Amino acid sequence: MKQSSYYIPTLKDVTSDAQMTSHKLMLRAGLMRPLAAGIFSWLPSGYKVLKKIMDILREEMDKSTGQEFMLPALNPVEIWDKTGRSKAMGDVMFHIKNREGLVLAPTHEEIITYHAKQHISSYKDLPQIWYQIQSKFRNEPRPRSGVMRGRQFFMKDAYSMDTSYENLGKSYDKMAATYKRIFDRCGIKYFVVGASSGAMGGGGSQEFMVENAFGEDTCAVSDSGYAANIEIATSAVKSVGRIENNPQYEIFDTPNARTINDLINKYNVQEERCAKSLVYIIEGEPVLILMRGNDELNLSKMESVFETSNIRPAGDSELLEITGANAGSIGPLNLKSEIKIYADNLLKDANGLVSGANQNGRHYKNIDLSRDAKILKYKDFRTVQVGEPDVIDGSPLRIVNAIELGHIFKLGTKYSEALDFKFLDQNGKTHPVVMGSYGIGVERMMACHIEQHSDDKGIVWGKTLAPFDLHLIGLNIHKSENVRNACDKIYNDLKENGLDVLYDDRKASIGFKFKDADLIGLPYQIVVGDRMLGNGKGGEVELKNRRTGESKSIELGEIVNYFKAISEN
RNA sequence: CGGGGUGUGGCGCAGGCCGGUUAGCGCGUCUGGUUUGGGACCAGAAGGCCGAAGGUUCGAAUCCUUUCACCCCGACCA
Repeated sequence: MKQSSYYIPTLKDVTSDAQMTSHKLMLRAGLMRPLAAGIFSWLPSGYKVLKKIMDILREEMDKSTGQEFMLPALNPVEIWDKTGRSKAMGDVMFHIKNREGLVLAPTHEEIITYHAKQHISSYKDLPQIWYQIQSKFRNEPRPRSGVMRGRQFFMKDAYSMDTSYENLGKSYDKMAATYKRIFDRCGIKYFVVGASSGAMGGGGSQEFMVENAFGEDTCAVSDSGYAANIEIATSAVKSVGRIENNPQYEIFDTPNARTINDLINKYNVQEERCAKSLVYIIEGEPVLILMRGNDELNLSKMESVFETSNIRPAGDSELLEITGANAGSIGPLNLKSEIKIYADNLLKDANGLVSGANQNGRHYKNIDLSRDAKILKYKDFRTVQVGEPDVIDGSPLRIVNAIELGHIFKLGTKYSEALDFKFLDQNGKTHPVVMGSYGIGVERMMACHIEQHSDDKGIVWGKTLAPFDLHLIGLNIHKSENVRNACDKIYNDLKENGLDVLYDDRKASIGFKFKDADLIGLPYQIVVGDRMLGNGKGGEVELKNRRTGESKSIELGEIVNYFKAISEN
């Protein structure tokens, strides 16, 4: 492609709106342009990259017995009502205004299940892995970071169907392996974390993450290889345990102690023997959660324990009504009304504890949870903190931001049951099909690749995703007949040998061309100038590696073979 | 949905508090010339109802009201 007639509008400056490196570089390198909040147009070179990512996705999915579908973005809302997700999605789903009952699909579990159900009815039809690479529409309340979170975006979405959870495990493992190949081929450094299945239930899930300061997810990782989303991460922090000689509990005055730190500082209470009480309204019912004094409650873990996302903290007046005290003086003993009490695992059977007395300004000490309190269940409710020992070998945890690139998910029978998708086994017995779902964000792949492959000059594309194989740069091409002829020949020879070349044949200054080429970031630059054309037998050109910055001379006649060799391995 | 910020030629910005002939600057674009191995230089030119609507005023990019759009933080995120 001759650059003089190619639409690749590069920019020196970019709006201060763009924060992430990848966002800035996508704009500067002329890959895409914004159209509206969270909506982007892909320009020719950007679209080429997207297509390369999609090709890799397609090849690897096909290798893993995936079958590609093309599904409509317009969906009847009825099918979404059946699984309850039109309601669950709420405003996130776009609704068509002038055609009642049509929505824009934010994902496709329902549609896939609908079609699967039509013709799959026997164990002989299973397993299946179906996928699609298409636009999804989500009315994100706040799109951000360029293409990282958009309202319209490409997603590779796959669905597996199996006869049992055991077989689901096989499909799931197959997809996990497929994902690893995909990320490796795209040159993206990632880590895999255990993730929350949230209130959706399901049999477990993993996320493919890229560490990045702008990432919207938080993960706990350690050198031993432990990695988990903060939503489910656990650590090997020692539980509070029991002390000897713990007398009967007794009340004591603690005026003006609103926080755990007040108790520690003003009333000489040991931090590890503090227990704080949090009251939440879960499905309309008040529940008291007892935590170690300065631990942070984890909402995702709560949602898993109580299997609902209908959870909110109790208000001030509710607290008083339920417990008899305001926040700061609440505890598991002497509650005004009888409510369920759960406690964090670290407090299991602990004694010698200090906690609120459910009277303002008073606390109990010497509490023994197994002797004095009625704890319904001990569960893991706490959020892990930086530096805590991990559960593998005690290596300290780091807390990092990360971008979620892919998510693999054991759905189980949620959708098959809701949509009545069943099969007959060998004995003629009916079972719901056991499903999994597997997503990858295509734009995010591109953004993450750029995040990991750029320098102060611009993008540094890896071979597999670069919009062109190489950049042919003619210096003073409008002046020098020799340069023009040499470039034309190189361009045509490379093209004939199947290489995709961006040929800078523009009338522009040398410095301008170099800066532009570095910004666009193709893996190799062939620089053709009069100075080197006179060298050697038939003339030489400069071959420059964008990543390393190394350059070397190469004879005109060797160029084709050189690149054929590169493109073959 | 809460908090903050920004809308001025194609792009990036200044001006605004303190209203006053013709609204600036850089980049880009066009014409001519000079240059040429790291975003060249000179000369000339085109291109704007200052986001929109209303108001105050003799007079509004500037002050007031309303509204829209975009960005950031938070809430939310199958």
